Amino acid sequence: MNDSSDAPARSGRAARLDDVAVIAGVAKSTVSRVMSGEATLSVRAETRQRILAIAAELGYQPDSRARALRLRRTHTLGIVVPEIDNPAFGTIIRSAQKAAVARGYSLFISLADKDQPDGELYRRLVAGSRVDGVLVTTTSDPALVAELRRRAISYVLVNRESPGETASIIVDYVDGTVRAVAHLAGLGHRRLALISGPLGQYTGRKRLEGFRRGLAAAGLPFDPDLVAECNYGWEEAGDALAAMLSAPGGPPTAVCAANAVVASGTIARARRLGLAVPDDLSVVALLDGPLAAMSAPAITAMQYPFEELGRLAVNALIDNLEDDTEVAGRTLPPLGLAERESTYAIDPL
Amino acid sequence: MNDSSDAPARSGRAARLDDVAVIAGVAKSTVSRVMSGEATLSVRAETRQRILAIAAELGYQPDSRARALRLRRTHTLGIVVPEIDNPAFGTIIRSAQKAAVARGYSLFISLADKDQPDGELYRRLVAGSRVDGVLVTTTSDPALVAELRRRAISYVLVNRESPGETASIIVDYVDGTVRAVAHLAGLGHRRLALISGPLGQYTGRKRLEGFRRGLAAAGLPFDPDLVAECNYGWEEAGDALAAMLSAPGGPPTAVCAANAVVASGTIARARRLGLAVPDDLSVVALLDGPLAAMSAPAITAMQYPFEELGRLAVNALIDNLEDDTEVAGRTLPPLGLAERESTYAIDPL
DNA sequence: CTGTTAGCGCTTTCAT
DNA sequence: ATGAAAGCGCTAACAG
Repeated sequence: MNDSSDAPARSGRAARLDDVAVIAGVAKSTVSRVMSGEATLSVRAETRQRILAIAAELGYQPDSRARALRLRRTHTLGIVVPEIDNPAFGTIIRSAQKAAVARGYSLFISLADKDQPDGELYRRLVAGSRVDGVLVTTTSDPALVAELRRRAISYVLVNRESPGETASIIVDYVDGTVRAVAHLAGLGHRRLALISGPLGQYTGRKRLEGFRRGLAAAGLPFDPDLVAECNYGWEEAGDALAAMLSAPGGPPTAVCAANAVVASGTIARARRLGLAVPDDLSVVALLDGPLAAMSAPAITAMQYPFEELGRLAVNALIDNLEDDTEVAGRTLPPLGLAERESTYAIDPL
Repeated sequence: MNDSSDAPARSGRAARLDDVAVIAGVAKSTVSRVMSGEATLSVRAETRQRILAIAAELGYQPDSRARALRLRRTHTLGIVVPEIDNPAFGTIIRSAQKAAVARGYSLFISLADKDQPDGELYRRLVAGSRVDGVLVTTTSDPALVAELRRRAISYVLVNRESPGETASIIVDYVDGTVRAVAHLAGLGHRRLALISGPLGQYTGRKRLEGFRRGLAAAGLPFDPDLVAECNYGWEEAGDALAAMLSAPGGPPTAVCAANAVVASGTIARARRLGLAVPDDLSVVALLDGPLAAMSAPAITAMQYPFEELGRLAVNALIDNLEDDTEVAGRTLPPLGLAERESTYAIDPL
């Protein structure tokens, strides 16, 4: 920030295209052409230099509102996320913003919560043409998708699927879960439990599907008593574990927890109940997070390419916006299992 | 989302003010007046009803770009945050967005990181009049503040202070730290350590100040060997502790850790080194976070009113924007210490 | 190579 | 109580 050159000392009003034009002694359109940066196109080098110099001196910045109005494009993408604390969403947002900025777009992030439900937020974003397109990460509500389509807003579903919808870029939760189950089965566990998030939600359904398929692949029976929902709470996870310990078919020797928080809650409760982890109970988190590595014992967890997810979604959306390319669905395979300390081979005795 | 009434089935183009006017058989200005919702002002109730009905049927939404251009106001506030994963920032953003929406504004959130440094992001936000004002949470860089001032952009410093700057709403980190030290001193500890974030940054400086004042208040000496920086890393926190254990003046019996992550890293390393927490070493986190309650032992931590912080900052900013009220600085006291399991009275022997 | 002109969709005097 | 008209700051034909 060099104070000498770029400060329009006599401030008060931001410089406009017109100001630059008048001082440079050219028409607005010429300045516009230069500012748009059509490098080679029809402006004498000398004029260009002069205009650029004056613009810089005035600290001129095109007014994005006027530009948006004229161009019928805001160069802004919207995203609404449910929980900002969730590390997976943090990664997605970060990579999405980075990818957007790299292509000259801004990312308008909105946080959903009880007071600002996602439907309302999408509408705020989309109404009044605030954004050119949206990344949908919170819901697979077909009505919302239908509305976007009706309003002719470009969108891509990020880690969500909707029936009949192809513009969906997701991470393969079922494969990841299958692999986590395989890991446990490989360690000799035969009674596996699943402490899941809400089974009614997309991720919950996917993980349950993976759990069942993993069990089947290992030739293990599925016991409904060993599946519980916990709404991603630390305490609730413990409650779920406690309830399972007295399952008719016997307690589990290993549990697949929805994410690191759920795994942590499960482990804490196990310990309070006198069960050592991993000796008496193995625990794997179906979704890694910073907490997993900071726990004692450190939690073995499945990792996914969320960074890539955000990047691909943004690029697909912008391609669609600019070249009218169809958004092609993609499914990204899991990165793999970070093996840490919370799983243990079952005593062969 | 009622499909029957609000769908302009024959879509293709969003309805404009003009469309409504033509159908209603009135002038654009009349529609504009009605839509602005000047409840009582000079429009016959009957006309108003008719217009409203047509607007609803067409799904008319004023174009925010055109509105912004005409009104010279975007009704959008900007905020750039350093780390989205930091729970304190999560809380601030959430409450700020909520407060903004409540007053008819949107919050444009930007994430700073190595690739998108904060200065650049502020410029993106402010250049081109994308936002009416900004919440500055990342820096106290006087040059940035000077630039905002020069461009006549309203701003408020959130949890940051800058010399000569009064528009600063902060949480009292020094008092909170003083209290944490008092807690430890009250437990009989006499050799206290501080494992801080970067001492060059605002929060680091504040916490060091609080640490020294707390020590002084308890009549305890300050030993520079018992202060370390760790850049908020889990591993680094452990390294810092390890180094302190061989301090010339003897090892500490209690440590004040910058935040929950640092506290967790400290505890993990202590344990690895054969020290029991809290029996051999007490640890308090100077800043609470979800991790603190999920750790074993659960970490005693200082809490601050971040929700209130975000709300107050947004309201002060909007007041300034709308009524040209001076933004008055505020300092919010800490909420208090959440006493959990990581601190222990020192053996009086 | 550069200037002139006509809007983008909205709000707001100023008339009527 | 309502309408006509003038822009907000910019870009994109179209002329020259």
